[in-house]
Amino acid sequence: METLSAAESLAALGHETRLAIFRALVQAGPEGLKAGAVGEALGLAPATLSFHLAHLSRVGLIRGRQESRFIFYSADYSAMGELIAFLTDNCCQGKACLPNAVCAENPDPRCNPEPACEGNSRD
Amino acid sequence: METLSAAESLAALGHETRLAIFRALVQAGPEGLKAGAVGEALGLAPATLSFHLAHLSRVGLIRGRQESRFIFYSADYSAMGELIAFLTDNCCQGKACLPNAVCAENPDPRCNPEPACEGNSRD
DNA sequence: TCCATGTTTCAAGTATTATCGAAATATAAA
DNA sequence: TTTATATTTCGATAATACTTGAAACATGGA
Repeated sequence: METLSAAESLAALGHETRLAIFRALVQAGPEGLKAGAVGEALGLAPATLSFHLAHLSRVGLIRGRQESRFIFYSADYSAMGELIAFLTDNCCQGKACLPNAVCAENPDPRCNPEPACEGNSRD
Repeated sequence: METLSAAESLAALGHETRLAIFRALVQAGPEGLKAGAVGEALGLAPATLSFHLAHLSRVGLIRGRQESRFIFYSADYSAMGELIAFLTDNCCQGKACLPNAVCAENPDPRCNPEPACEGNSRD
């Protein structure tokens, strides 16, 4: 994942409403939710909802599929995976800042590295 | 980490210049870099640099310490860790979207869960 | 004290983003 | 075909964010 695309994804999630939308879609699972259900759950005006769904779609974090009269949106887990990979590869020190939950379970020594590991870029 | 704070951190990183600043500080290690060195490396006008450093500081992703006439900024790894934890806990499906590099090394079965795990919220 | 250097703050201009009512489009049911 | 429902697009407005030169502030050296 290139830096620009990472920044765009981060910016997309860096808005409370869009973050809430994304979380709702993640919770909903691969099936996703009708656009209207998202708007209802979060109390959003249709135009506002559409604006944010379009934004999330544009950066690839969610996908919409038409199903009869409805449009179901669902989270793209692999896009989120790439984003997390970008953060761990480029924005962590070794893997020092991986979630504790992961590190505690992970024998990989990079999980608790020396204080001053150096560059680990991916792009 | 609450949702609002997560959104603020994501938004802070969701800007190419700030993301570049943060990456540079991560690469620099715990010592960090003088503000001026960051500006020079990225070709930023002093006021612009200061604006973005202040933004990243405000959300807690970096810290500045005065050292003689200079101010050294360094990445706050634990803040990034919390952010990644938030994303894996709230924006992934189980841990399905953790980076492959992590999952490949990790015996935790949640790394490759069934397709349709349900809600796993943290807040 | 005066000067040089590093950094921030201020102020102003520009650009981008968010919101939402109203109109348009699409699909399906009557 | 008409009507109803779901969603998007349009248009206008308001709010926020970004950039930068210039001025202010802070620190250390002469």
